[in-house]
Amino acid sequence: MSVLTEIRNRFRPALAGLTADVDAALGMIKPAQDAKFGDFQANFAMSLAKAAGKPPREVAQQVADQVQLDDLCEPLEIAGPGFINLRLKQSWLEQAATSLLSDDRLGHQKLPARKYVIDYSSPNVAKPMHVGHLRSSVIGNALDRMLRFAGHEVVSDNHIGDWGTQFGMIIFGYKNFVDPAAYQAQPVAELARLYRLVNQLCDYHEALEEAPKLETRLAQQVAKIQRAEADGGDPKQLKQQLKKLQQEHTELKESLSSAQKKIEAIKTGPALSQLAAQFPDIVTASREETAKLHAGDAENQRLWDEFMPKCLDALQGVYEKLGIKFDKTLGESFYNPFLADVVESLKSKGMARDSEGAACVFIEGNEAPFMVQKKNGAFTYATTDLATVRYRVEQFGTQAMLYVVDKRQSEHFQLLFETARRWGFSGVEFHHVSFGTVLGNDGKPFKTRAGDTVGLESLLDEAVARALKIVSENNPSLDETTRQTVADAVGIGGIKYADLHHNRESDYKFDWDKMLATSGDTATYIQYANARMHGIFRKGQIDRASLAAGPQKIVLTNASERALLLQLLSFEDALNAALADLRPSILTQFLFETANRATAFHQDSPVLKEEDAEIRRSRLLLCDLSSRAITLGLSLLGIAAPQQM
RNA sequence: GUCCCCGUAGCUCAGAUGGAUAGAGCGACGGUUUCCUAAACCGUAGGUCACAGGUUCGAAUCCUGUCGGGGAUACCA
Repeated sequence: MSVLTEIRNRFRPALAGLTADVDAALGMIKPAQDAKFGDFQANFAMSLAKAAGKPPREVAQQVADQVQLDDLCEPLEIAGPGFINLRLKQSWLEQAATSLLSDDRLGHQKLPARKYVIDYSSPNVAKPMHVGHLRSSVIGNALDRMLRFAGHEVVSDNHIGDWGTQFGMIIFGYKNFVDPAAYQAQPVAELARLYRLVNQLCDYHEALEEAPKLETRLAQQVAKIQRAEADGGDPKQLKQQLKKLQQEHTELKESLSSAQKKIEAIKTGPALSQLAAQFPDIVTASREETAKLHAGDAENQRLWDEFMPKCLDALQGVYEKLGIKFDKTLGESFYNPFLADVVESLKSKGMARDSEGAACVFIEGNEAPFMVQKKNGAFTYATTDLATVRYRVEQFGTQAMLYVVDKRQSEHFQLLFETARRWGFSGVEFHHVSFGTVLGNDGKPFKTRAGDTVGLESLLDEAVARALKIVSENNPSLDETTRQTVADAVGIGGIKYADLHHNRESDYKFDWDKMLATSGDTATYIQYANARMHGIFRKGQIDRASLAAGPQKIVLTNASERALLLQLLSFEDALNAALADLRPSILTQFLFETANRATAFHQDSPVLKEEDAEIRRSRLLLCDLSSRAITLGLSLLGIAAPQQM
């Protein structure tokens, strides 16, 4: 049990007579925000004062007099308007440490098990993974590991996009443009090339069609602006109106220039322009390939069956680099057989109705419909998602479903969850674990200089390469194999940590130097703190197993030992708080703080040189504990903790 | 048009259900190494929490409005 929980339990009886909502009051007991106020503080007196009809300090005093904390804390202090400050007794802390020492869960008690499905990563198999898949994969995997450790039954499911328009493009590309030799040698690279090619040609034709329309609209927009300026009117309103018009103008200009770029890209290449001329209706044609696939066309199905394993292999390569494993990889195609029935069921329950030829569910309060069938009869990802919900509940008995997906899709999930509840899954807990965008240095979505999305695999390789350079500079004495292992841990760990330590809802700037920095709030810093602890064991030739077998007694002799131990005792709270909000960043905070305190301890509490055998042993135990805490914490984030670096 | 999110130190970001003098990292400045990994540590400076009202014992946090930025908005997934 965590220290905080213990303290709260002690306060419970003393608060019983004061408020109807004891838990709320207990929630106002928290770690002290400043060490000078002690270790913990209770803030409930102020809010209870009015109901009690007494000044807050009197309320605080009354509770302080009643609560039984003599063994745990120094005498309580009432401070300021009515804060109760608590300082733990050294003897109690030393004693509490023993329960950590003998526990490989570091004091974390398993939570009541629930059945989770966590849906993350979800790339499109037709195209290589890019930086946009980083956050879902990394955050999802961290939550996956954390939930399992906490005692839940978790099914991780990679809901890959293997059935959409992109596949039609690949099939079309394969039928018309494949280079058999290249396909033989590197099938996935060739398929990716085909996808890019067809996509580019489709873009070209669509742009050709769009560009004149955009030009007209742009001219109209300019006219509108001029008219508005000429008309004048209320200055404030005019300003607003002009601003809006200008914004639209900018957007139009951007769309036009992007269309022109797409046209240019084809026109400047003779080979490309020839292909473009040769396949004027490539857009419809590749859509048709998709439709044929969905309709069960034998040839397209055969191609799909041939491509899929190769595409999955390619994804697997990235997941191996990331250290991610899924229990299930049930993509969109898997749910194809169930889609018609989903729509049927929604219709029969009166939830879906016809609207402009499409079948839609309308949720009041939302303008946008939840479209489950298009007017051409095709199903949408809404349909697939509903089929997925039903399948998971029926097959896995899922009680809670987590979707680790970009925050821009929040509206979709809002509609999905509400529709699913009405459809009969109101007992299931749904969470859209949303996250922001990875930005480049310019504050815009992270792109290459050429404007393309950044490939995920090359990003990971670059991280490891950069890390290897740093490792080699900092510790040339390591042998090559170890250096490579450390580079993997530092490089991949650095990318993951940088992502996880931000509040997931925020956008963040991707910055190599920051994420691989050796000091500051980085994976490297935390890993290094751990490696130093291992260094002590190595140097002192300490066998950790026999350390664990000896007397488990911590004696606190200075402030850095105390601060470190107190921190280690909060692991359970940190993990539970992170899980309650599905925020790995709360766990990274714990790790950084632990590493900080471990390093401070390392700085001013000599271990091997300590002459007093009891103190030396106690410090070794603290080293062992910190190292275990960091290793465990990092592992829950999917980050390696090398013993030497 | 409608809806959602954001605006905190020079930079990048934390601030869990409102709590004491708003934090961290980087950068800047100053210091620390005969000592278990200096990939480190210690210290200093730096903020009108976009702005204006309101709610209350107390607001970066809740409410309203203004300004600024981003996103979503019916047949892509």
